[in-house]
Amino acid sequence: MATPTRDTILDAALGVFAERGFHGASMPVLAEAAGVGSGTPYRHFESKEALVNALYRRTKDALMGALLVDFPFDATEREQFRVFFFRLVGFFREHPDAFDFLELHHHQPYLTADNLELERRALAPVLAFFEHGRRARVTRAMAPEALLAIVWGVFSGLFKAWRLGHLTATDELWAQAEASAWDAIRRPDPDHPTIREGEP
Amino acid sequence: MATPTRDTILDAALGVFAERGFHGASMPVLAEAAGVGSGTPYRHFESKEALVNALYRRTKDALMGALLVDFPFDATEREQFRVFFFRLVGFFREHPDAFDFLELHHHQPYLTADNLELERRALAPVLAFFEHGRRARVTRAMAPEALLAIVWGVFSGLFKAWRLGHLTATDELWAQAEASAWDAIRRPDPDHPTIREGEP
Amino acid sequence: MATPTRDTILDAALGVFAERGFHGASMPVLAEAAGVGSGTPYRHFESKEALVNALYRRTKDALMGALLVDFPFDATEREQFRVFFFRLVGFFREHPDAFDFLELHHHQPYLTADNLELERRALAPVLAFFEHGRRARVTRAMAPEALLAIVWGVFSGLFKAWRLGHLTATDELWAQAEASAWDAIRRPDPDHPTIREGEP
Amino acid sequence: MATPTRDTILDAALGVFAERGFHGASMPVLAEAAGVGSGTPYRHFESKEALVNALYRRTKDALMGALLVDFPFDATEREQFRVFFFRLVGFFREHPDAFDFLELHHHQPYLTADNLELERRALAPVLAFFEHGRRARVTRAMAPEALLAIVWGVFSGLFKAWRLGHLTATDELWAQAEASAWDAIRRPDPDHPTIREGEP
DNA sequence: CATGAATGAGGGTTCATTCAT
DNA sequence: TATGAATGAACCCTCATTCAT
Repeated sequence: MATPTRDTILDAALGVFAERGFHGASMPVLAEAAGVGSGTPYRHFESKEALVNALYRRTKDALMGALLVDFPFDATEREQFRVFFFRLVGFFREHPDAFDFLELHHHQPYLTADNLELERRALAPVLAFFEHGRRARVTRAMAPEALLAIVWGVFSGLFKAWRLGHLTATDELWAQAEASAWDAIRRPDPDHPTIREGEP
Repeated sequence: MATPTRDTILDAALGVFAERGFHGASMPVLAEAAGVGSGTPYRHFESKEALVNALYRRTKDALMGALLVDFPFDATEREQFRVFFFRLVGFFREHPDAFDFLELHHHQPYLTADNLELERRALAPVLAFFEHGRRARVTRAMAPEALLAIVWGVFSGLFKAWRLGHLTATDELWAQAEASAWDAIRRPDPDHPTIREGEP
Repeated sequence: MATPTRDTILDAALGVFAERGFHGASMPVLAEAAGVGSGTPYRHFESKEALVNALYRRTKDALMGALLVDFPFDATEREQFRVFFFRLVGFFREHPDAFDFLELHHHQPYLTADNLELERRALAPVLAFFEHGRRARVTRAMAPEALLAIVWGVFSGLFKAWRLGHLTATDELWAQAEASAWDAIRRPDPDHPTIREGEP
Repeated sequence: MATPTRDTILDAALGVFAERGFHGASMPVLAEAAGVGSGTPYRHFESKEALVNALYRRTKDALMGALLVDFPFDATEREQFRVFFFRLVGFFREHPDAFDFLELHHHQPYLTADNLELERRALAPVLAFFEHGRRARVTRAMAPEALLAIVWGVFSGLFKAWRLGHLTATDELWAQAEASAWDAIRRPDPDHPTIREGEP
């Protein structure tokens, strides 16, 4: 099923879809980017929708694989988080197009149901991590989905700002980002709460 | 320049662009959503691009206005942040389409340079806030752009998860989110650092 | 529903479909034949199939109208037949494209069910005529459908041969054809049967 | 020149062209129906047009062969006609696809001139038969081409109606059809003319 | 001789835009 | 000013044809 031409097309499609979005990317442009004839993508994918779904799946699989392979499930929560976050950073620094693609095509109506289902299943271990963190009173008393949304938000906010040239991304920045994301979700120290006005 | 018909068209365009994206939304559909003839938008906007740029500007203006009107610049940093964050939450809960629209159209190639310039200027006071926070050693030692990206990330991550039905958004959630965002950017307490394994 | 442009398109389509068949006729060619832009047919017909179906219906309606208007149902069988046959001849001599179109598109898979149903209903009075002729022992003892097929066959065989230039069609030819068609379906005279070999 | 593969392709092409017409049948579908690779037809025919012309010729040859082999030229006119008609019936009942193919492709613009010429020559003996019938005052005083058109019309009208399911074709039906066709073309008996209204 | 992946011209169709009303 | 019929470029996709294997 995976032929060199098919992979060439998917590789090119990632860049084109990431740059222009699904409707903004035309098949002729995509084919030219892949260096193939304009009819060739249709020998490998039934339609433009089938192509974007295949690409979505391949990208999600690659991301999840990169995040979860040999994951140190028996390390401390803090350490697990660090590994998770830096893998996120590492994967997308290496594949920045994948970031734009996933952000732009997240939950679009042309994604098939099975692709959305795949996503739910892939996320399960990550949510389990946050669920466990909450039970162990390590993280904030929020739903795992909310904690995940916060972490993804911190990462993606910074990553997007970097992609747009609003800041320079050094290793130090990502280290700070990791600490920031952890502080965002860890259970606040009751002895040193955030000071609110009117409180002593 | 602002006529009732023009505003009707922009209102409808916000919904249509938010739902389908720029290239996915057709002018006939947009005109029908606005309840006007298919040629009418062209009496108010030179082109589809001009329309989306006008809408982008109007939306950004509304957001910035909502965030900054009567801003309590002399309150504490903590309080200023709270006001800022809850205004963000309030604005987008009231205009969820505006959120989708801005996320989908953020920095697309059809946005004109002056629209991007406008954005930079509107952001100036917000960045000044973070700059001041850093100098006052209240926030993390990160670039103001990074701090803003983190705060926006926490908010938008949660908001998007809510829009997709992954979590329910209560006032309590947004209160927790605000605390989380603050923890993400405030200067860590040196006496109570994040505990790393191997440290006492 | 019937606009000048729509009729112009149908008129042109009759010629183009008659000449090249459904699949052989391209919409751009058809539009050019109609003297309209290539997108214009789609403002009046949902698709090429919808167009051919509308044309089929219009043509069948015109034919049936021409055949049946003020039909002399109380004349003799022989006279009714003459009227029917000469109306057939008259209609198609006036609209030869309609002949080619109907022959080429008869019962093709792209015709919708309601169009086929329409045909069945339109044919009902004609079949009733043959049914009555059989009961009155005027025509051969064959199913009305068979008698109709024979009459249509005699007419269409000659008409097609004329269209292809194999013969010249004079009024005299059509008069002979009418007599021929009647002889083909009338009940044979028992006193002067066709002589078969072995018979006296 | 005639190889087994070539014949396999022609056999399959007859069915595919008969069902969908020339422009409606694609070469990949045709190749698959023949059970050969999609490029294989091009090793035997220069193009799709060359293929359909070869098929047209082969089909016409087979028909003419079936009609004329060992033809009883010295039998009575009536007997000759019977043989001719029943051979027509026999051939097409055995090869109904050939009927659809010839009807659909009769004189289409992609048929080459030599194919049309071939047809004219093949028809010569049949026309001679009708010419002789006329001279012998056995058939109507019509051009041989007209008489042939009538006979073909009676046959093809019935055959088509059968193919469309409008009637059931028994041996008896075809016997009646033969008598009908003969009555259509034989010289009317002057003593027992068709009765016209107003005549005694 | 047969294959089937690849090609690209051309098909049906959509839609941003125009303009007579 | 507002309309919507008309336009034609550009879309997604098919398929006749080629050619390396």
